[in-house]
Amino acid sequence: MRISQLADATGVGIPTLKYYLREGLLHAGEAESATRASYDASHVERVRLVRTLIDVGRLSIERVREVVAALEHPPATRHELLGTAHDVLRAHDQPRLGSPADGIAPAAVGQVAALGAPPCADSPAARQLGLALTAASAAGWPISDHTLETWAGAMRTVAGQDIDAALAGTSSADALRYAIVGNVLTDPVIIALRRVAQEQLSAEMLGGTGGQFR
Amino acid sequence: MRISQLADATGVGIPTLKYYLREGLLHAGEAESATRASYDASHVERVRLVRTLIDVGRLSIERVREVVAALEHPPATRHELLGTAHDVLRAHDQPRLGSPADGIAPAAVGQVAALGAPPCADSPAARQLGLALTAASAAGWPISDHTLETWAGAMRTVAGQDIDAALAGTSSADALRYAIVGNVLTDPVIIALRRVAQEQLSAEMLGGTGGQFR
DNA sequence: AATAGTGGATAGCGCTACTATCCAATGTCA
DNA sequence: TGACATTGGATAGTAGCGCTATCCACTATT
Repeated sequence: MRISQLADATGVGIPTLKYYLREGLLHAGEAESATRASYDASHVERVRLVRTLIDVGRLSIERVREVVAALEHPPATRHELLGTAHDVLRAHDQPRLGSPADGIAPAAVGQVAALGAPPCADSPAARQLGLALTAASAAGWPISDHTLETWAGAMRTVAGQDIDAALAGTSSADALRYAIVGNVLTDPVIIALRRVAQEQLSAEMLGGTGGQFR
Repeated sequence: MRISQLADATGVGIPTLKYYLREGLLHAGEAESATRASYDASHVERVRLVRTLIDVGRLSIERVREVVAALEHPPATRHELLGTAHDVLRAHDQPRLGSPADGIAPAAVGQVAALGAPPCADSPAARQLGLALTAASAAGWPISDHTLETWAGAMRTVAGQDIDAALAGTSSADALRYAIVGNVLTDPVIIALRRVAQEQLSAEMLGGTGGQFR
């Protein structure tokens, strides 16, 4: 498969593919001669992965590079694997709110611990939660323990749906790709479902039989 | 309050404030003379709102302008209000996947309808859900009806937590700001909770008493 | 009178993610 | 054999976004 065919197969232009090659997002094709290389199904799959991460997940090129680096040297244990996936999916660095290393409020640390999660320093997910709680609080939107616990219960239900499949890949690289792509593609679904539920609840309160709004 | 004081109060530089004024994100101060205007608490609040939407919500300047425009002409009914908020919080336009108007797969339309949500064309949230389902499916990650229903139930729980407060603002503008800012600040919390739950479930399966993986 | 701050306008910058152009080497087809 | 297209590789340029810097005339303060 030539680069032009790779371009046709993926819908991505040749200059962009060359860019991805330069940036290390796409592994080189097998060189047949000085001016010829052949690409295969793995390249098609890789390009689709990159486009999904960029288009749907809004990951930067730099983040995507982290993903492919992880895929090429996947962590050995399943636990590290999920940590790697979550690390790559961490929130973007916020320009103004705190420095990257610290920035988690003590109260947020306590809330994270109260959920039974590992300490913020020990897991990407816990750290991300701490940062999100801190950001909300700093913006004048503190989240009560009760609300957080309710949400956490709901999200445990959500997580239960696909955690089996996420870690059941035949190889570490498969499982890692599964965990990353799965979260990237389904996070928007989760958020959209939240909005739909908000609208439904709102409609019930406003339009239900005798239901009056507050 | 002078512009320099506004800058001090918000941590945003004067050139940036001037930029926000130019772009219509920040309303003009009250002109006292040709070279003097005074700003008040409403400006401080507005700047903080803008920074929250940009830093935490990753909204573009254009989107923030939509938010501000909506705040200045808030919709009359509570139902329209939530629609406006959700419209502003819709996913970013994806460069490659489909045109903006259509692009929702028929199967996704059916799944949205099966949840009891309004048709995709009628509500921003339903439309966003349709798009997310379509994108996932196109990327080779179809979401089963069962999974979707489970997730929807969980998200109803989540939505129940703050829908009262979201619509209970004293004015339409307050309620609108509440709905927008609340979602912007808490979406990252929801997603982080999902990750934490994934790690907890994974740890239970891997490390529990006699628990074996898969 | 000197100075510093202001509103207003215009231009430039840094970054990201491409996109375009050029080149020599090679493959392809007449 | 020779014209022509394509390729890999390198380098440079572009578009858009979100600021940032500079300049100016004016005005309030000292």
